[in-house]
Amino acid sequence: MAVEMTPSQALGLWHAVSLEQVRAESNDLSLRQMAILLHIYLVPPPHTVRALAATLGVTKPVITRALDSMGALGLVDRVRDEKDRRNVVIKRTLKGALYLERLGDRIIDRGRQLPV
Amino acid sequence: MAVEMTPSQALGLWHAVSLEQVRAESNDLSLRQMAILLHIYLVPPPHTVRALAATLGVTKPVITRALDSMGALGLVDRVRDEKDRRNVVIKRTLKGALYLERLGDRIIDRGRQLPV
DNA sequence: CGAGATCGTTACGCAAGCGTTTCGATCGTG
DNA sequence: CACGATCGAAACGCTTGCGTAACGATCTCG
Repeated sequence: MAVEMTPSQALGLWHAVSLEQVRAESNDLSLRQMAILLHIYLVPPPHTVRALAATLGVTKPVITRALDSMGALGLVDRVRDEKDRRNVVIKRTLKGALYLERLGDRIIDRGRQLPV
Repeated sequence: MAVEMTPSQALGLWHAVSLEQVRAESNDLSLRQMAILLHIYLVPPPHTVRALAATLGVTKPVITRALDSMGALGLVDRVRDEKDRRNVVIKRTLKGALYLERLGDRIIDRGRQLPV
């Protein structure tokens, strides 16, 4: 069963969640960082820099920098691939999982509160 | 009737829309800018810099700068309030409405394609 | 074994956003 | 009419992210 919304509900949902996200989390991930984080946690591993860059349609340094900053926040981790030591495998963390769990809760809450 | 979602659907929706937004729009609004834009278009006017700052929980220069950059993109407009010339009233534009219409379409489409 | 391809990272110069502080313009009120 | 309050914007120094172009490390394969 898919999620059905009217245009007003769709934008209202985005509005309410964005607003609460801005107010609640001071660390303010960019849209790109958010897309990367969600991709890492929702798509089956393994994840590499190159594959993420291709998926997002951006250059590799963008991914490297995003992993730098999100790694500093403890949201993701990097491990060298021992099978092919050129690769870096991106790992999930407990903190990252909790961060996305909070986001998911906000989306569900706000969705529930939307008018018809 | 509210919008009901499972945790997996909520994050899946955010993931799919963020990903498509990154790939489609090169101009990459920040989360704050997006929240401001949605607020201007979804909440009844008038909107002022000060009120927006209070709503978002940020300082006034943040709003000024966001309006600068989104104004340069044609997504919003600024008009001096003739009743109280200290105020600036933020106006919607056709381009901004179309931008959000595209976003709304993406949200609806991705919501529809979500698995159970 | 060695030349070329591929991996992620780093270096570089630049643009954009931040928070704090200050500013000019305008209003309200005594 | 003048003084204090309030509005949004500008100035300042700083941090972060960008795209392009390189780089060292590692793998592949003739």
